[in-house]
Amino acid sequence: MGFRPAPGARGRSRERHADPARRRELGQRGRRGRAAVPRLGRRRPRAVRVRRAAARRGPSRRHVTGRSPTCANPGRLAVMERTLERIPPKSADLSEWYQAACYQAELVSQAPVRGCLVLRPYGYGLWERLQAELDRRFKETGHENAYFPLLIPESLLTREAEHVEGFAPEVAWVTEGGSEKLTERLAIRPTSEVIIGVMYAEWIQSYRDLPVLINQWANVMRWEKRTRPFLRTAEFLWQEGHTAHATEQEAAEEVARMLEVYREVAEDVCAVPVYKGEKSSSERFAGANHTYSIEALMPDGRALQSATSHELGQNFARAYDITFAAEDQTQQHAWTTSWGMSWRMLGALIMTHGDDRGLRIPPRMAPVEVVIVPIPRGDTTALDAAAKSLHEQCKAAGLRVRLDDRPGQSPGYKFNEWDMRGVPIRLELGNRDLEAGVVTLVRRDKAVKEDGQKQQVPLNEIVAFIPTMLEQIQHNLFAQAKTFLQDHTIATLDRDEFIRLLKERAGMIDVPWCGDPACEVAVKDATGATTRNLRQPARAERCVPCGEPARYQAYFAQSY
RNA sequence: CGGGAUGUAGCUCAGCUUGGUAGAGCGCUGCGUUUGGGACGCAGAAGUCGCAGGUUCGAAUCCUGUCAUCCCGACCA
Repeated sequence: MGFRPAPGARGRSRERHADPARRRELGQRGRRGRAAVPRLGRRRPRAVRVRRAAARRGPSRRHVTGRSPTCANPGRLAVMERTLERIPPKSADLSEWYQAACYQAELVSQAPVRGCLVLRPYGYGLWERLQAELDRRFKETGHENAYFPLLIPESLLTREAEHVEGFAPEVAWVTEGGSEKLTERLAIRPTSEVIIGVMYAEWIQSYRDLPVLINQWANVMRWEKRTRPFLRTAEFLWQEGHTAHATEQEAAEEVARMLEVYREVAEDVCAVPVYKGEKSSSERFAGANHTYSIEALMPDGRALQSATSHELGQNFARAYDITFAAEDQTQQHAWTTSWGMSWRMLGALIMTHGDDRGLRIPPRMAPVEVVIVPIPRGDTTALDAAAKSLHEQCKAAGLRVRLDDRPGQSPGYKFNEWDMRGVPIRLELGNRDLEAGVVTLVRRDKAVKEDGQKQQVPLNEIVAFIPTMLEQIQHNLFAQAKTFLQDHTIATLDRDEFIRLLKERAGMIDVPWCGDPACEVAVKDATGATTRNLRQPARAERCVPCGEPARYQAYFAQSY
């Protein structure tokens, strides 16, 4: 990715100008080699729109426009046409819509490092909300936070054979320190089972030391070939829980407990409905005995794994000597687990709820729950005071509120901007409202001019009214997403229909399945889809893809 | 890793075929008028044309190499 100065960062261009060395460095990387950042909702002049629309239609565009097509980047044209023509983006091209939404809402910026993401303040605000909700639940279930090193010596990493093999293609290595070549390479952690396992071996001596219940908030790195904001990035933020237990039963309970925490955060906080289940053997975490996941369904019919929880059995305990003296005087290996949710969950939230105007953030996740936009006209003395007072009252009530009193932008501009950024409630306050003693409340979850989008609320009731409205919005967004998931979950016992639905990317296709990896590969070759997760028992005797005896009920879908 | 495409102002792009003083719209800065769903006027700032070689009196433009990014595939606990 090329260097991309943050647009709108004041003084940035002067800074570049003043520093020739910096400029040279940037120049070598290429200043413009990066994705187009399409705009949402901003219309260009008609002539431009028409030309671009024509240009996209196909090979005949030369005749239509009289211009050579060779200079145009078709990808960029596609992006622009979509946003300009206001084709429903989520049905036309979710991927382009998604990238536009992320950049335009100022959640993220591309970094001058391949595959890495800059999380801007508004995006970090989302992440902080997710962190807060998860962290509270981790504490409630008895976990403590700790931090382990970023770097893992190669000799330690290679001890658990299956684990190494699984991650080998994605590991980034540190080979030099200062000017000296290292005698042993250091892996930048792709996950921390190894380094944590090594420490647990030191800490755990007796059954009295168990269970160990630790969570780590961290960044990890996986050398991905293709990246997209939040969904797949080389470096990403997540949390990883790592626990050690005396018995397999306890470890299994822990894994189930944390999977339920993830379901709750996804559904009740992010308003993203998910399916819980176990991963098939081919989708399992490298080195785990069982991997469980929550799976969400995106509007394009592809599934998104939103969190995982792993039963590691005694595999890591054996590889890293995590042993303890049991009550019966025997020396035993501990049973370990790990579980994680990353900022990918934010990607799920964005795609699930967004609409043609940009993001729609569920209130419980919104960095800004309420934005106040004053409508100045004539003498604004009284209005300014009223707006400030309203702002203070909201803050005092514990709301995450922002007063947008920027003088340079028109109210209409602000409406669109905050719509794009997904703020759940907008309060408009103008002289008309003041005279009537009301404030105009606008819900982001409703379409423009939809029934109930705007309503007048008496000024002296508004602060008490907002929490109720936020809850309504939260539930409405979840209900919409839930309906979509249900409408696109299709159970079938017919093999031809099964294949057809997967090819059409119709959603979560729910069928009895044998569990054989070869069967899964055959389905993937035919359709591009794999199992997302499984549960028991099967609802019929025969596996729908291959006809062998069925052991599971499986959701099949193409995935991100 | 394979196939395709693109690098010119903060953004989107024109200019390149046919070499000759670097362009537009949006954004940005200042002033004024405005403001209930993306306001308007005037003035202004801003780019060693991705990078390195080469050809030439002269290169954004022609040639070679290189780097980066995007799209499609492969890969992806």
